[in-house]
This record gives sequence, structure tokens and C-alpha cells, in this order.
Amino acid sequence: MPRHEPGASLRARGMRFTAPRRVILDVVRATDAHPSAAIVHRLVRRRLPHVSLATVYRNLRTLASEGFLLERTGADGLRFDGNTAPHDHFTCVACGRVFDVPRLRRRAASSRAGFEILEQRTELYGRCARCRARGGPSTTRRRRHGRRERSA
Amino acid sequence: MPRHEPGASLRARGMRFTAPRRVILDVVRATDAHPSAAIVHRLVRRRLPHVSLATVYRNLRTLASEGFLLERTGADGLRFDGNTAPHDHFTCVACGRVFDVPRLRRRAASSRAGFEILEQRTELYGRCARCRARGGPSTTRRRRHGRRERSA
DNA sequence: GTGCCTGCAAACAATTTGCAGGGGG
DNA sequence: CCCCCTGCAAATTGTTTGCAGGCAC
Repeated sequence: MPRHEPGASLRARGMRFTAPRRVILDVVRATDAHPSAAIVHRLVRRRLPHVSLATVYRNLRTLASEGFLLERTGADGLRFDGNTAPHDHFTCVACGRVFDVPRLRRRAASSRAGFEILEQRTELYGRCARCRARGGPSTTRRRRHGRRERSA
Repeated sequence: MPRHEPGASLRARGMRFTAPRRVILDVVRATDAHPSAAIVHRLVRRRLPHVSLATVYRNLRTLASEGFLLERTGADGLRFDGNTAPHDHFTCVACGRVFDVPRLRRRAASSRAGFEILEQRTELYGRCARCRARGGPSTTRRRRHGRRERSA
């Protein structure tokens, strides 16, 4: 999906290109940190102090459904990605950061069992270079019960 | 991860193999429908009418962390999978069903950018054979706002 | 017996919605 | 000037936790 012109394209569908909407899109596109709605909210407020969290949610959803950004759902909740080019994600289990990585594999046996594949999404998990350098060798942590850890 | 013996393995870690726990594992293993906690709860209650939802959550989490089943988080919330063999998922965007599919691609360029890949997870989206037969040709639906649709 | 497990209910957190007013086009 | 969009607050939903007993081992 190409990165089209926000204003024009939105207007063409009867949607307005308001200040909050513009800034929200800006913020998500400006980072590669795959922010949550709350984080986007905080960043947006630096420029528009009165924008509400509800508006952020509404716009993220709208912008995603129009193809201006991508919505991801993972173990760490709902995240948004300004990079609309097809790519995969690598999540470091040590530091929690999420990196974009080029899609390494192309669709294979598309129509296995008669499935028509419209989209694919791959998440990789492991340890990033930095964490490998710091910590010792690979560890597989397990936890019993306990609140699900959320990366900041 | 092999399908080990629940009782023994749990006991070896100082955990008990209680009736609720046994039935919960049973239920998840008996289906390939990738049930939510609520669905597991309903099914478990057919055999043990007094099991609480909290117990279901606690046990699903425990059993997953011990490798007896897999925890998945997707757009449709938290789901559990009794199939612990490595495999991918295909979600039909028309009927919402989730199918297990054999993992089609093997890890490639493992350590791109110094990443150590410990795990990978791929989700495919499209239309299953049945829905392709019914509905017309492939459609890409978009929605504006609106509650996120949840598959039953 | 000891301590893990359980049911119940309350607490929590993330996301969504209702509503009345405001401003973009 | 019409109606989409917004802020605020309340509502919802999914998940987790505290606590007093119960039962597996």
C-alpha cells in the first residue's frame, strides 16, 4: 500500500483532515517505536495539549482503516505502525523493543487446502544485538502466573 | 515442544494435577477451534459446574507457561491452542474461523542485524474454501470506526 | 499437616461510546 | 450552514488479584 496523500484521500471519502488527525498521523509516522495509543496520546499532547485519549483511539482506528498506518495486536496490546510497507517484526524478549525487518519469506503454497491468502503477518521473537552483548547466552525465561509483563 | 505427561511433569515442579486443571487441559486439547478463556470456561463447566472463570484463566496461563498448550494473542483477544507442535494459523476473514496450517517456511536469514531468533509466529488471513464457494470473488472490506468485530 | 488451588467478588486496565458543542469545507 | 469531529465522562469488556477455606500429596 503506497503512502498516499492524507488530506486529499481523506477528504475524498468525506472525512476531514483536522489538526488532531494530522498530528496523530505525524507522530506515528515519525517514530519506528510502534507506539501504543497511550504513547501516541502523550506525544500528540506536546503539540495539542487538549486532545483526548478517545480522539486518539478514534483517529488511529480511522487512519488505519484508510491505510495510512498499520494496527498490530500482540502480547503487549494494541500498537500502531507508520510503516505501511510490507514487513515483519522482531521483538526482543529482553528489552521489549520491536524492530521492523524486511519480509524474509515470500508467500509459498498460497492456496493450501483451498485457502485464499490475502495477507500474512509474521512476528519474530528473540534477542537483539545489544541485549545479546550485555546479557549472557540465550536464556528461555518462563514465568508462572504473575501479571503479564508489558514493555514500556 | 513434545506433548509431555501432564500429571508427572506438573508434579515434578511442585504443582498439583487437580480436577479443574485436568479438565481445562482436556478441553483445549480436544478442540482445534482456538478457544478463548470464556469458551473454555463454558466447556469446562459442562463437566465441572462450579469452576470459576478466574480458575480457568489461572490454569490456562500456568499450563501455557509449562508448555502444555500455546497462548496466542490476536485481534480477537487471547486464545489458546492445544496443538503445541510448531505451526501457523490461517484466519478466515469471512467466517472468522482459525485453522492450523503446517509451517510453510523455515527460518531464513536467522541473525539479520545481529538478532538471535528464538521463535517465530505467522498468521495468515484470507478466505477459507467454504467461504470462497459461497460468497462471490475476493473482497477487501474496510470499516470506519465501529466496534471491533469479534468472531464467536 | 502443609501449602498449592479454588471460588467468589472486587479491582484493574484498556478500549469504546453517548452526548452536546465547535469548526472545517 | 451542515455534519463530521472533538472533549469529557461514563460504560464496557477482558483479565487479574485478595482472601478464606479445601484438598492433593
